[in-house]
Amino acid sequence: MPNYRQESNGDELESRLREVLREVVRIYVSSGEPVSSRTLAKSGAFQLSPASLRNVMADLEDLGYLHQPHTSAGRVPTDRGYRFFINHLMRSRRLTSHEREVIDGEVAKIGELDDVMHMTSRLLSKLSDQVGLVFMPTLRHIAMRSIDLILVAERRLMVVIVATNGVVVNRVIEIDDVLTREEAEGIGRHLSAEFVGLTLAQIRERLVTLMREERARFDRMWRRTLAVGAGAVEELLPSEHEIWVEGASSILSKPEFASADGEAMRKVLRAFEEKEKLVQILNHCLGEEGLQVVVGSESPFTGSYNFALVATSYGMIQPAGLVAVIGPTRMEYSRVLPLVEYLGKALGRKIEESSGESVP
Amino acid sequence: MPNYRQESNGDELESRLREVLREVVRIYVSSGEPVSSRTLAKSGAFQLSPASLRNVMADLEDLGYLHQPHTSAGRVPTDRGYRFFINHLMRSRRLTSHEREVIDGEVAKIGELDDVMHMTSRLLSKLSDQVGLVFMPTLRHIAMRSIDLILVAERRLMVVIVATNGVVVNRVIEIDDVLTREEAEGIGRHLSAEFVGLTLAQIRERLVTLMREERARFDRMWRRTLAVGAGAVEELLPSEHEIWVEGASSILSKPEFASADGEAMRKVLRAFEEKEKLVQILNHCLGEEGLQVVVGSESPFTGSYNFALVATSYGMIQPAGLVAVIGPTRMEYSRVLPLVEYLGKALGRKIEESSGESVP
DNA sequence: GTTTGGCACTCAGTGCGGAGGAGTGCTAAC
DNA sequence: GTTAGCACTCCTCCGCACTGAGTGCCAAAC
Repeated sequence: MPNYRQESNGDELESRLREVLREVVRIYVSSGEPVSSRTLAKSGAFQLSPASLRNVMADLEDLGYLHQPHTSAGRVPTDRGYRFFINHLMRSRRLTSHEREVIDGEVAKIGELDDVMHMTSRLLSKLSDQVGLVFMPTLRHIAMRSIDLILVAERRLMVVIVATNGVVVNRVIEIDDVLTREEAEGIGRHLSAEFVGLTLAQIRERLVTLMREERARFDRMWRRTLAVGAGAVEELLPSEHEIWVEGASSILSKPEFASADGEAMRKVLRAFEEKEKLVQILNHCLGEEGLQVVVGSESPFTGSYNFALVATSYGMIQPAGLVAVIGPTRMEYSRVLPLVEYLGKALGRKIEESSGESVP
Repeated sequence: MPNYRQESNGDELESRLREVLREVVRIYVSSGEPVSSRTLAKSGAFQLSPASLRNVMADLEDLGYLHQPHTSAGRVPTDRGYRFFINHLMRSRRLTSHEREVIDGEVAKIGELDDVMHMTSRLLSKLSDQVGLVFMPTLRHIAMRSIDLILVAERRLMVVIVATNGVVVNRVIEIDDVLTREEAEGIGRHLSAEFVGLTLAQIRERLVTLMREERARFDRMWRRTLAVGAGAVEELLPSEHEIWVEGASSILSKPEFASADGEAMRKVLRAFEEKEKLVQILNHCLGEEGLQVVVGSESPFTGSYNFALVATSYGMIQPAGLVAVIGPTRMEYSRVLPLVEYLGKALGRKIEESSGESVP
């Protein structure tokens, strides 16, 4: 079951209020303009006059679910209103078969990890018309399935690591020794034999132990192996979380930005370009299981300009990372939530499958 | 010598006009506002009254170097004015030692190709306060220095190729056979022996010839090798040009956008997000040698919103790609040109050196 | 007691006109 | 050739009144 933010059971609002709140959210999300009692009456969802609806809306405002930008304006849901809507009122709309087809088709294409992530964030953005994000945290706590070395230049090795969650990472490191191609391959085999099945953090610990051992003093090959191993670990460990952000400009086409000045727009885009902050927030989400929604002021980032974040983890055996959508709080949750969920599953399956069964 | 766009010699403007044009460009670039005769007189560059300058400016307008947004406004350089300025009037300002230090420091950091490109585009953007671009074209015409295979899963191989220009590319391909690790390595050695020194395009041709040969009919290993080779080539050949774009949002902070509406901003950002068009333009620039400047209407892309592009190729032995800056035509060419040039050289050196001498 | 019509009130948005000001082109004097 | 003066243009800003959407409240109707 999706795990949104907790809130007491959903019975705390009498049915009349609930229906009005739902309708206000529905209309506001699709129009982008404050909802007036008259609009609400005309929507046909109620057999009530504007005047009656005004009373209900006033109640909802008192309870903190709606808000009036100014006296002579309609009403807009507050973060609290969205929260209640998401937790208790929303009816998820299933993805259309067309959407499923597009996703399945794109995901079926094979490609490098990088491309897959990129494509996924693109899909997220395109199908939700919001900002799409894919996040892959550091490898620190994921076990390695295989380790290979490739001689790229005289003192440069490419380390290729396949993790048990199917992620393939490669990185070029520099070494002190001059190696031949055969030596490099030999060292690779040694490393594999010694460290497969451990996480990077464990490998590092083990390296320290091994380096103290007697053996290293006498075996030249062994010493070299440890040196390369240490180099690789130090290079990979602090390796940044990777993050793919796509469609940031789609944010600007939202009506809430129509009146914003250039400075505000720039600020928002900067926030997406500087990915460190995003990483922070996503890292926080990574702890939780299942679908998560963070609305507006519930988080430091989203709070800044009434953004909402919809995220889910992907990866079946161990969560490998997150897929997410960021957009204005006024977003079509009933569409975005299933979309994020589906893409998360698709990406997870893709990664699992691409790693195949265990390697001989 | 930098190779800008050709234009007849620079003597076609009498000295008085030249000086005024230079000063107008200088002032406009730093202020962003149309330059009036009064501002020009106050700048101290001339011993002339506003009235005289008005005459000169009127001449420059007749000649098409300046333009008046409306009757009671000052003057702004036209594309033609910028062109003349860049070709004949500009005095490149040397990079400050601080800038050099920053660049050299960043470039010295080792990292994967991807990171290096990313960092370079970031530097370009940061130091020029414009949009920074790094472009790496397809591998089609670049010779391979080494080829390695790594078994990633039962039916998946990672192909790692080092090109003679120092670029390291890796990609996962799917194969029909089930291979052991040793077999994969063996096939890798075969491929290396056969194809090192050829370009991808040549490899493909050669594969066709080899497949027709008798030998393939009898040698199972050889057949497998060819199959894998063909798979890899087909996967790599159409592989897109890669492009790194950084700092798109900095465009929005330019005064020319202060009055622009959201729609215009969105359009511009979209242009940077959809990279295909950029690739087209950059591919065109790739033919030329040395520093290039394309101003405004001289190109279909830059024409759309008075953009200018400053580009140079990097890579010493063979041009490996381009580094470029895109910004409003009103940009500090005297700073941006040296910056692009320096970063292009730094990146080229970096790539050359990181590929080291030939591998045993 | 819930619903509804009526009514006064608030307030953002719009359109208009006039004042202000920046800048030019032209002409006549130096 | 250079410059001061002057009339003219046209953009920009400001204040103003007007409009219309929307509310809150009250009293009557159901």
